[in-house]
Amino acid sequence: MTNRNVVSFENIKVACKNCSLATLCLPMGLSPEDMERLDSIVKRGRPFHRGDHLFREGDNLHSLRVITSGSVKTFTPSEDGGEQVLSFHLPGELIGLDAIQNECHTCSAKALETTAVCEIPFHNLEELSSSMPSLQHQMYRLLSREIGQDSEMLTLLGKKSAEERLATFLLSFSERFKKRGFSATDFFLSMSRHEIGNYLGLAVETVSRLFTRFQEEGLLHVERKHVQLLDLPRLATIVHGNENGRSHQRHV
Amino acid sequence: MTNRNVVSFENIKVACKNCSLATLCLPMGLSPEDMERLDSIVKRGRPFHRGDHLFREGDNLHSLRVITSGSVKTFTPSEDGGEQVLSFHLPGELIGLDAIQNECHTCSAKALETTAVCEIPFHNLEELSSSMPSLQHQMYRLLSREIGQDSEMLTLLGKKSAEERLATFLLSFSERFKKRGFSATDFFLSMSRHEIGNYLGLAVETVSRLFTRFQEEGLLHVERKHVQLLDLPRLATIVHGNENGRSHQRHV
DNA sequence: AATTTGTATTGAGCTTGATCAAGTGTTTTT
DNA sequence: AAAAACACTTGATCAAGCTCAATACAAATT
Repeated sequence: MTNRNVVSFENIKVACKNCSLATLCLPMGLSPEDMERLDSIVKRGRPFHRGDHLFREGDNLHSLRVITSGSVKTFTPSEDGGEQVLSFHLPGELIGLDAIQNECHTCSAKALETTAVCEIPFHNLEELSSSMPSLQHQMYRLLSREIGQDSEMLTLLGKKSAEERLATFLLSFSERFKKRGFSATDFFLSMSRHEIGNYLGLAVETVSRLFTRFQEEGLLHVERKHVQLLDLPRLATIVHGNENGRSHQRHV
Repeated sequence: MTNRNVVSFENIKVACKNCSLATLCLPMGLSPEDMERLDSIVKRGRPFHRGDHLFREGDNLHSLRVITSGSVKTFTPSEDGGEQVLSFHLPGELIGLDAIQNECHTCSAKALETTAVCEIPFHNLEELSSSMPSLQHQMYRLLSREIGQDSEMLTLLGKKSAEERLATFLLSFSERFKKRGFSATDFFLSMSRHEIGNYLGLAVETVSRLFTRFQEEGLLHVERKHVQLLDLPRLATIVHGNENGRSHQRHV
């Protein structure tokens, strides 16, 4: 007996036009027809598990990737086993842009939890974008945005104190979760304290101490990876240098 | 009496195809015909003097700019009069890429000395690139390269010690001067110690002390802005963490 | 349930590089 | 030429945040 009411996974049409992330992602600003053309080159593969590499430094660039669920860190490994975490990525975000220059990845990417991605073969995308000005425009915008974000990070690492760094980090995630329809004040961080510290240019212990201190000061409640932000306004003042009572501000 | 042998400045045809910087700049990889098309949208204006702004944070994006002579710093000013230096630019380098995202500059740019630039109106460039795949490709590459460079800078600020930072800085300039046909070991730095420190996330005093120490150790000779690198190999080992004798290496 | 392994927290002490301060040298202005 | 403004250097002191070490807690394995 065949049951015609059972929803078969094969029948779920995964497509850009149905995707809730479309406004955050490459199709942003594309017409429905253009979106279909983009859709035709996108591949959806098996999900990655925690710790899996999406790609490694040195791999040839094959595809750009958009996270559709889960989260990813990108990082540059160093000879001695260490690494520099470059960024954490949430659904809707495009990764692999660094690899366009030499058709070769300059960083590695690892899934922080079970993660699904759309793959967009770069050569197809490039070809498509040269016959689709709106897609070319969107690519320029996304590449430019990445540059702007990196600049903010340079300021964070060059000028900000440890507490400013962590507050900035937390508010960044708050805003990004909010944009994706999740709570801005109650979320799980998928990365370890070690990875947070690495990303922010701080030792693990410093990150741990700051979480404790922020909690003591009533700014947030934290238990392991679960974070609840209790005082967004005060966190925001910390981000902007805590004008009021900073005895020692870093060199300006 | 008219002297037909006198070279009039009006008769010097400034054009991409004659430009010694073409291989470093946008025309890289373009056919002679495509180069002429690009050339037709490029504007060459009056030179900027030391301290002049090429553009300011918040200005609308009008043109991307390529330095043709002189040098430029880009930086994000902060309310309190401070700034974060984002990069120093030499001839052949393209600036303003951060502004594509929102058609608005996210940083300011100032001439460090007398500086000439080519201006490339972005809307013309974008239009041209959608009918010229090689130009589109070159734009993607340049944007991607910028992202890669920023990542290296994140590692520098996140992980490296003061001496590693300064050595990296010096070798970077060494290589860039070399690529432009100048000496890799004898050059003038157009920025102040303060600007170097700001860029590297260090206090002026630290930069000054490091120059003194590097000189004492025979790595270089420095007098004011004039730098002579005396031991490139040893500087290179410092860049890569000085494997040998580092008592305390920063968290990895 | 017990063991192992990995992750996070907390404390004590130390180091790097910042800050403060004074002085020297250079460039610009008068 | 003198004065003023600015850039750089050098020294003394201090603190933010790192390292080391021990412990606590959680998750995975037996």
